[in-house]
Amino acid sequence: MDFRLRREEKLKSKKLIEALYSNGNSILVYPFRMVYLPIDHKANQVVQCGFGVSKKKFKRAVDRNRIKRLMREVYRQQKHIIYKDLDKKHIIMINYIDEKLPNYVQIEEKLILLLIKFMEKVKD
RNA sequence: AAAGUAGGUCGCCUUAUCGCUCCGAGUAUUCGGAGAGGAAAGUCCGGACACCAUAGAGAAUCGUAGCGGAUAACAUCCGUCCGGUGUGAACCGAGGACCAGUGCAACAGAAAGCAAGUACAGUUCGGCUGUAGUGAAAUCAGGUAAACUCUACGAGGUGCAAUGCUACGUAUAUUAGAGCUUGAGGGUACUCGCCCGAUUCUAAGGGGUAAGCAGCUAGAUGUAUAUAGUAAUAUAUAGACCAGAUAAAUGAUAAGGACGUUUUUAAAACGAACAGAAUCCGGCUUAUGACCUACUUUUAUU
RNA sequence: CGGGAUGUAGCGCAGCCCGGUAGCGCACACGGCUGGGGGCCGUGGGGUCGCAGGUUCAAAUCCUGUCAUCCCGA
Repeated sequence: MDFRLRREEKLKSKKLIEALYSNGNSILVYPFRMVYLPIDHKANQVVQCGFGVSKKKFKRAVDRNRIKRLMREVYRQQKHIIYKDLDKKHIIMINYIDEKLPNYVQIEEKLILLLIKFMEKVKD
């Protein structure tokens, strides 16, 4: 199984992100909010995914970096949940919307829930 | 022992597994190397660098302010004089000039310049001298310049979202006004000068693209030693290469070892502050954990 | 990353340039006009002037630092 998270799998294009926020659907699994959109992006990967933390909720850059790194780490290990039977290309943005600093276990538990819920929605 | 003052050092380390970014090999997924700070922060000063006339002149505006030195430069640093604060170690100071001119001084007070002069006492009888009272300051051409101002010195403007190139794409749509060599407008306030200037400029209202490369990290670089100097610093020699991301790398898990605290003397448990590079340097300021050294004051003992 | 603005009563603002008394509107409390409500009139309360230093006899005002909020820029 591939546990790597390459540059191609990160959502970076400003244009795609704008399209995502204006047309995408959202799922809320506290403390995360996921926005997703099936779209044919150029990259050679099934999913492009981005991570966000609000500057209003976490003033220090250290805290924002910390949360994004934890989210990225969990996503890297658990992305096979959505990769194994997703046939259409998607772009995803996951935002952290709580106001408290989380630890690794909390993020792992909730992010897995979020990914499972995402698969259920996509299959319908 | 307590309270305090000044200066300095460090900012957990090692290994394994799974990953991230860059560089070099190699070649179609492997190997090797490197990978946050003392403040990376605030953006408060000073430069380098880039473009705008080969970046000029004037005026205005702003900044600095004992004296001497350091420096690429500074509002920084070093030395020193003076003033202030503190019992003291020490610390703080925008510390030039109100005999150039203008302004200001609430309340109180007779009076805080353009005019006045209270009360008492002494008198050489001259509205002369002293005292009292008000006030931060009182008759003296006084106080006040972080009041205007004057003096000396300094500063052209804009900033890596600078600037150069490649790719993609569009609209020279429309409306109103101005102008076309007798010059609208622009070159980041103003005037002059110089330069550019017609498929142009201004306003309204729209359309497209926001992808890549260079700039981008070897430098007023840091380390050690010697010499000059009270010092800041400078010079010489040796050897070192030390992040370059762009929705933005430096992470996760486990084990072990140091450090601190608590319970206890075998060990166990817990904990590690402030905080994350974005063109690069020199400072300042602010946030912040632990330890060390020297000194001061107070109390106690010898 | 760079440039700029604003913090004054519960809310919205003036006063700051040129230093001595902190004020206006709405809201609040009390009283009056009315049979009552609304409305109008009158009176009153409420302020660390974002925070910390400095200059000054005296600071919301001048200077410095700091915190927060907002705006602009390929």
